[in-house]
Amino acid sequence: MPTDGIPAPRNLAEFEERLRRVGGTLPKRLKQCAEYVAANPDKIAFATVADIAARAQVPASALMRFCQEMGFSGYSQMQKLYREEYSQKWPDYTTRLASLRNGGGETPSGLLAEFSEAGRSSIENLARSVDPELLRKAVTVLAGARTIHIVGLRRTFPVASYLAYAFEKMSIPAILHSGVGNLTQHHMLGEGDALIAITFAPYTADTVALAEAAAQRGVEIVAITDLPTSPLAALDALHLLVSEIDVGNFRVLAATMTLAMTLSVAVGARRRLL
Amino acid sequence: MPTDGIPAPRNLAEFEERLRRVGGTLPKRLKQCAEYVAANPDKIAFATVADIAARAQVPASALMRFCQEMGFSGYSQMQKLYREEYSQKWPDYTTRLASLRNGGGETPSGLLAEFSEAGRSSIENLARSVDPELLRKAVTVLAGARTIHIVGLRRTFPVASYLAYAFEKMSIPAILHSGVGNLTQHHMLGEGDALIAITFAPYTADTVALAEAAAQRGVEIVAITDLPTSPLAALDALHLLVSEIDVGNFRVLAATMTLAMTLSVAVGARRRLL
DNA sequence: CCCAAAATGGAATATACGTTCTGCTTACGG
DNA sequence: CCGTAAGCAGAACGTATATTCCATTTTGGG
Repeated sequence: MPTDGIPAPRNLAEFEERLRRVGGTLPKRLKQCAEYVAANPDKIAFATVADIAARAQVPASALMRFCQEMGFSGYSQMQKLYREEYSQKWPDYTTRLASLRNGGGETPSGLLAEFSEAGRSSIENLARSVDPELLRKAVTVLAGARTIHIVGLRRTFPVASYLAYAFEKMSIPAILHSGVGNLTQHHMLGEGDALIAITFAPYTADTVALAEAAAQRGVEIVAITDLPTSPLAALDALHLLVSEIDVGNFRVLAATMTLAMTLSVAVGARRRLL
Repeated sequence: MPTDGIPAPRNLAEFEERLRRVGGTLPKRLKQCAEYVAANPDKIAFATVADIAARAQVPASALMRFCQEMGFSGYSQMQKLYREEYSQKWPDYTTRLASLRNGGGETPSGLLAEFSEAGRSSIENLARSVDPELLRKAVTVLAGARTIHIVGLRRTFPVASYLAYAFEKMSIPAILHSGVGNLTQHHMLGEGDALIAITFAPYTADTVALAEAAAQRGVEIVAITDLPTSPLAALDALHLLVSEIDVGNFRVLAATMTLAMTLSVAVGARRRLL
């Protein structure tokens, strides 16, 4: 416990402020600690006490005293601060919503709040995780295609139908493979076409089958999927990964829709330039 | 040590590539590990074995076997890979989004940033603006309906199809009025049914027509729309208002999808209690 | 249907790490 | 120049964590 009544800093900014204020008044070794910590915030998140201490050229115990002097219970608590800052926390909805679901006694507006939060962070995560280069390539492929085929069944069908609508509006030739009437339309896939395949675990067989047929016919494939282990991985498709949250068996589609929208508008813009 | 001669991956990309190749052939528990790891790379950098294992719903030993199967000596070595990757990214992760945004609407990732922002604020706005009491009433109406009819055409069709999928999965009798084949299905609307009508300005005539037919037959209506002045206002429907942002002529459907999801899950929960 | 091989879960073990304690050194005031 | 208090380093400790081992279950082939 801290000998003096100084409380632990709540966030990084508060801590750095404190560092700045008291930094000058510390004894030699502790000042070394302060300087190293201030100069290498990124290292703190990962490294161990011994590691940091060695780099700052102080014994481990000095670093411990430093942490306690700053109001933390110890090194671990200080490190937690840095880790939180580092990975902006994306709360664990899978477990949270599971309990909520079992509890059952939730009000509709409570649910709305939960789903809003889930959708919001899904979208934020999407913006952070999508590889810009991959996205650019996907747009290039689609913009160069003669006809864009779209397949997404069951829970991804809303996304597929959205893409179809968007392309139609921009007068870009696109075909939505909806599976209506159980018609297979493999023969429509031709050289120079591209396919957008959307599928999440458990992967719909028909979607995978269509993608495989497309690959055989030399159709380029852009896959919107959740994991790099999806069956589409076997084909050499461009993989745009979206990690989204399931509630029960329902996928929050907010991020996927956002990605679909981006794709369609970007393709539209690129086509107009050609 | 790795029992087979597979060498440890040198970097994250190489590892993810390996995940993709062998991911499908792994036994159940190990596949669970593979999927969790692939979907939550950010967690790996910080969390402990026990932590990750719990989240992936496997015993710790399974996770260890997974790491070794992938060529690592153990969990620690795998974690090191993720930490290295992350410490490279760190300095600019905060500035990345900003630069994406400033990069402007020309590049695909610039667009993604814009749409993400649009979706995010639409959802936030939704959570604030929807009247809880109205939402509760809508759920009550839908939960009490014999059959739920759903209509949403053109750009709202993705939402309508999403609702249809959700209800079907929960074995709640629902009919999606898709307009396929230009068939009108007004005669299916009967006493004790309810209709979810989704339409935004400019209001699709067929949607409004169906809603009017429904009103005449004593079907209760839940309207998802953008303005209180919509044509559906004339009928005494419950109006759930969603103000969403248009980018170009494309409506970001993130908020509407979120609302749809809330409705379906809430109705499902309520029905189960009845 | 049975047997062998693979997979699995949990307990047991080893290790790494944070934290504390103690004896020694340095700085400072009288 | 001495005495006291603060600073310090390294060893010692206990805990948290990774890793291994083994008994049991499951899977797949003959």
